[in-house]
Parts: sequence; C-alpha cells; structure tokens
Amino acid sequence: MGKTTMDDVADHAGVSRALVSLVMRDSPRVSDHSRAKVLASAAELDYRPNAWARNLASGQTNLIGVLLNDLHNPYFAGLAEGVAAAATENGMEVLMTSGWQREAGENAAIETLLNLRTDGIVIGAARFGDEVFTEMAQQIPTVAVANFHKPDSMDTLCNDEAYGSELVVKHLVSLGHARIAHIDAGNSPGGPERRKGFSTAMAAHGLAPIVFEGDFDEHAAREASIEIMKLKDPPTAIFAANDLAASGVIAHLRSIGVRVPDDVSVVGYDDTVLAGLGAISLTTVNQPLQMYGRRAAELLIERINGRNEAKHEFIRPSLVVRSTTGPVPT
Amino acid sequence: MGKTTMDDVADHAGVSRALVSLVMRDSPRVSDHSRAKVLASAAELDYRPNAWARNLASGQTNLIGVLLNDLHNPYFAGLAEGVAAAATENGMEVLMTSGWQREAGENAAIETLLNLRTDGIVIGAARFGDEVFTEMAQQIPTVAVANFHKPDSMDTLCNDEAYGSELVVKHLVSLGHARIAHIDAGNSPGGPERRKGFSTAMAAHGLAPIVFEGDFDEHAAREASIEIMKLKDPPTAIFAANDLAASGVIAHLRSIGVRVPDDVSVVGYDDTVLAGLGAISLTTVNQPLQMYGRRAAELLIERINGRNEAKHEFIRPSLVVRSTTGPVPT
DNA sequence: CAGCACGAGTAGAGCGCTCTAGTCCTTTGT
DNA sequence: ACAAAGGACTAGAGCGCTCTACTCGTGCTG
Repeated sequence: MGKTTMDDVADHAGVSRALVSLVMRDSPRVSDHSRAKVLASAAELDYRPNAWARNLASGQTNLIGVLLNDLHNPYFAGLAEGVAAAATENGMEVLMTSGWQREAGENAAIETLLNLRTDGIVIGAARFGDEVFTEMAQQIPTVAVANFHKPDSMDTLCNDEAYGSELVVKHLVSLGHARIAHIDAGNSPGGPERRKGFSTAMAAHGLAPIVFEGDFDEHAAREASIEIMKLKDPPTAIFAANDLAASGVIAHLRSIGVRVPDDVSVVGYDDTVLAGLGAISLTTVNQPLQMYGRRAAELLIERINGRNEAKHEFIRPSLVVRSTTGPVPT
Repeated sequence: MGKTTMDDVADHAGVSRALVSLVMRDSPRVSDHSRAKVLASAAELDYRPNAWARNLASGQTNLIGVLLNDLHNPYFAGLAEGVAAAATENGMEVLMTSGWQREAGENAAIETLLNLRTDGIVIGAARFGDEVFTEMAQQIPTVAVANFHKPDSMDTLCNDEAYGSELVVKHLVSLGHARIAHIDAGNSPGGPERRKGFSTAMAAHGLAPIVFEGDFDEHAAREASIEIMKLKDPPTAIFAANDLAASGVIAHLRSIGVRVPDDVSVVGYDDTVLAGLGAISLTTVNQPLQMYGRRAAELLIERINGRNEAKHEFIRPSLVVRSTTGPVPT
C-alpha cells in the first residue's frame, strides 16, 4: 500500500537516492540511460513521491490555496476555474477549501491553508475583518478578490461595480426608459458600489434615481418589487442587485400579470447560470470570472516571486442583453 | 514570516520540544502549568505547526480529499458540504480539487491527492475508467459517489434513481395524467437508471411509457420537447432527465403559448438551485446531497479505520412538489 | 601530456515534526 | 520505611525527501 520510498527505488535500480530524486524532479543533469532505468524501477515498484516529505525538505509546495466562501454560488466556480487555469500554466496546483458559510468554518479553513504553508492564498470574498486579513497577509502572499477594503498588506482585485451599473442605465435609457428603479443589496459587499454607480449614472442622464432596499437574494427583492409596483406611477424598468434578486422580481411581476419585458424590463447582475436559462433569459451584467481568477493567480505569483508593494486592480464588466429588457411601453 | 519552529517555542518556554509537541496536540499528559507556559510562548512567537513536517512524522494527515467533477454544478456543492460536515465532526479537514471538466485536469487532480496521501478520497462522479478507480482504491481508501460500476475495490454510494422516477410517475398519475413522456439522458451516468425506473413505473400503472432522447442539458431537452409537442396526441405531462432539461422544456412550451402547468405539467430531477427559483418553481426529485456527502465521509472513515470489504449503498430521494405540475386538463 | 573544465553521480546533513522508551519525582499501600 | 505505581517530562531516533559539496572519470586545450 504505497509504502515504497525513494530508497527502495534506488536499491532496485542500483543507484543512489539522490539520483532518483533528480530523476523525479526532471533534472537535466541525468543521463538518459540512468533516467530510463530509474523510471522503470519506479514504475515496477509503484513508487509515488511523498509530497509531505518533498515539501518539508524543499521548503516550497507549488500549491496555491483558494478559499471559497460559498460553493453554491456559481461566482466562485468561475473564479476558482480561472485561478486553476493560470496556476497550471505556471506549474502549480490548486487546493480549495471552504468555510461553508460559517465563521468557525472559515477560520478553520484558513488555518488549514496556513498550516499547509501553501505558496500563496486567493481569498474569494470572505467575511473576515481587516485584522484577520492583515495578519494572514503577513504570513503568506495573499490576494483578495471582491474585497473593497484594500489593506496595504495584500493585493486586491475588484469588479468595477459602478461601471456595470452605468452600462445598465445606459442600456435602459437607450430603450427609452426614464423611470428606472434599483433594488439594492444594502451593505453587502459590492452593494454600495452598485447603488452609487446607479445613482450617478441616472443623474448623468438627468434622471431621478429610484432606490429600494433589498439584498442579494430572491426574497428581499420580491418584497421590494411589491412595494415598487404599488407606486402611483410605477417604473418601467427594474434593475436588481443581482441575478437571484432579478428572479424574485420576475416571479412577482408574473404573478400579478405584468409582462416582462412588454410592460416592465428587468435587469440582473453577475450573469450566473440562471441568467442564461431558457426559462429566464435575463439581461444582466457579466463579470469575466475566469479572468478574475487568472489575474488573481498572476498577482499571487508575482508576489511569490518577490514583489513587495500591494496592487489594487479593477476589472470592467460588460452587459449581456437577453430577453427581459425591451423598449419602454407606449 | 512564519519561520518559527517548535524548537524556538521550546527554548522560549524553557521546556523540551517533545513537551511542546504534546501541548500542540492537546495531550492530557501535560500539566496545566506547562501547557499555559507553552501556549503563551507559542502565541508570543506567532508559532504555527508545520503540517508537512507533522504529517511526515506521524504518517497521517487527518485530511480527506474530495475530487469534484464540475464546480459549476450545484450537485457537487451539496455533496462537498456534506462531506465537510461529517469530516469536521470527526476531527478531519477537507481539501477539494477539481479536474475542471478536462481529463488531463482530472488526472492531475487525482495525482495531487494521491501524492498528498490524504487519509482518504471521495470522488464525485468522475469520468474515469474502471482501471483508474481500481488502481487508486488500492493505494488509498476511496468512496465513489454516483458511480454505478461498483468495483470491489472501493465503496460506492448511489442515488436510487429508479425510486425517484417512480415517485414522479406516481405523482403525475395521482393528478390524473396518463400520457406521460420522459426525456432521458441517454447513457450519461444515472440516465439509464432514471429511464428504466420510468418505464417500469409506467408499466406498473398499466400505462405506455413514451421516451424521447435527450441529455442532462437544456438544449437537447428543448429539441426533444419540440418533437413531443408535434405528436398528434401530445402528452399532458413531461418528465425531464434533470432540472436543467426541465428548464429547456418550459422555455419551449412558453414560447409556443402552452401554459405550465395548466396545459402541460413538467417535472425535473435533482432539485438544484434553479428548481427553487421563484421564476421557475419546478416540481422535482430531491436528492439529499448533504446526506450523501455525510454518508460518503462516514464510509470513508470506516475504511480508514480498517474495514476491508466494499460496501455499495443506495439512498432514496424524495419528491418536491412546486408549481409546474397540476391536474390533467379536462 | 599536464591541466582543467565538465558531465554524471554520490554522501550525508538537514527540513520540523512525532513517537518510543526511558528518567526522575512524588504518591500510595503495607 | 520501602517497593511499586503513576504522573510529568525528555532524549534521540526516525519520517521520506532535497540540496550542497564533493568525487570520479572523460575529453579538450595548448
């Protein structure tokens, strides 16, 4: 049961352990003949290098740790995928952990990663306080995605939320809409930025921003849309804080017989799987998640290779027009 | 930068390295006084045990590796969450990897896990051949979820697909439906089982099974539903292979003005996030994913603790009735 | 043909822990 | 009062690798 060690292989091949080590690491300083011999012995003995011993001895792991705070959110799947892509290209592997939405879990996950001493860590929007971040970043190169705090000790990578909101407003205005409501996400990460972007863009078009309080979920958005449709002069378009919220809005509109997009247009944010579903087909703002992941990994690798000053970057989203937006009804 | 070792702590506290080791492992064989002293030194020096050294020396890792096929599929999120829950209860940590839908990636992920010599591995439906499975299971305790091959070398845990299909048929029949079509998933894992279950259940009710070819995605299901609705005497209910497929069906029905569920009832399978969306609200079959995960972890731990014969278990799903099914139209 | 650079391989000292087998006291039973 | 038992702690030998420094031929230069 996998108990073969490097010494066994060395004995079997009649060479030194050091030579086997060189072969296993693809060193060019080995003759073809010896290499073949060693490889043959290794295969025959079912040898598999022990990562623990290897990393202990070499002091580095070639591993990037990724902390995902909610596996159910497709956002993180895209992010992790991007990290993995860039990592493999650079000869590194990715290990993921999650806190499963519980604070204790998140702490444990971080502990595991730190104890493993991965070469670096990518943090997908976690609920840590600044102290935790700072302490962590001192111990290990760290990149935080979608974190708007920008501590000096670590790199951050954010979506340009304001720009996304601007795209939405521009699109709706071009369709003739003037009364546009935004259901926000309160103070959840990204929420304030999206709201501010919406208000600014509306003002830039000489329009009055209508904002209702909501959250990044279906329920709150549904409640808000109930209020919105009760207005004497209801808006002709609703811009929800994210796709899930938009789904809640659509559900309510349909239930009261309002047609989408004939009567009211609806826009989401994030372009998650559900936006693309045929049964929903939501106009939304796309964040290039894979690109986020890639960039995060790149920043991390720069750090691992010695860069010292922190970088804080933004990435611009784009608009995906589907079937929930249309011209303003006449 | 985290370079503090156990020796440093021992020196600082004026005790032996062995004592520090005992304290770090919460051994009861240490006096309260020494424990406090050691802990204080550790905190002051920012000491953090090195997992690589620890596992190398102890020969075990307290780690369960989870291979996830596709992070975008909510199925795996639930599964992993269950594994993590059971793992933490047993004092183990979970590390996830993914092959990102590419075979090379999956192999690399497995390699990483094997090299890490985690205590065990849970495999979420992967595209490996039996040989890979068998070879792997020889090296390390392994549990495969949703794998219908049942190699003797490892434990497997499957959904009782036939039972799920039976629930669907029973539900539709009780609503008065007699002409029921199933859009299957060909030979994708689980597909044949769901189809067979459907046919058997229909026969048991004295009804003729109508089966159209599809897949676990929206597009194929949409195509199939187009054919289905062209029949001279179209069915009054459609049972899709999974939720995504059901979404495709609903999209088509709506587009041709067929009302769901007034004219045609639609049922999905898996109870993924999208089924619960207000804008879809799909009747579907729920697999208790968390429970799968938990059970998988339990089986794995049994194996780690020495069980030798393979176990192959089934778990029964349940029906979740939402708003896409209704009485047969008169 | 001395002198040297170079390619190929090896010895052996760690890396930071765990674990077995003690050592050294302090209690306890008789 | 003395041996046995037990509690608290330690010494030191690994765990399976990597890495630095070194050896031992060869072939090449002048």
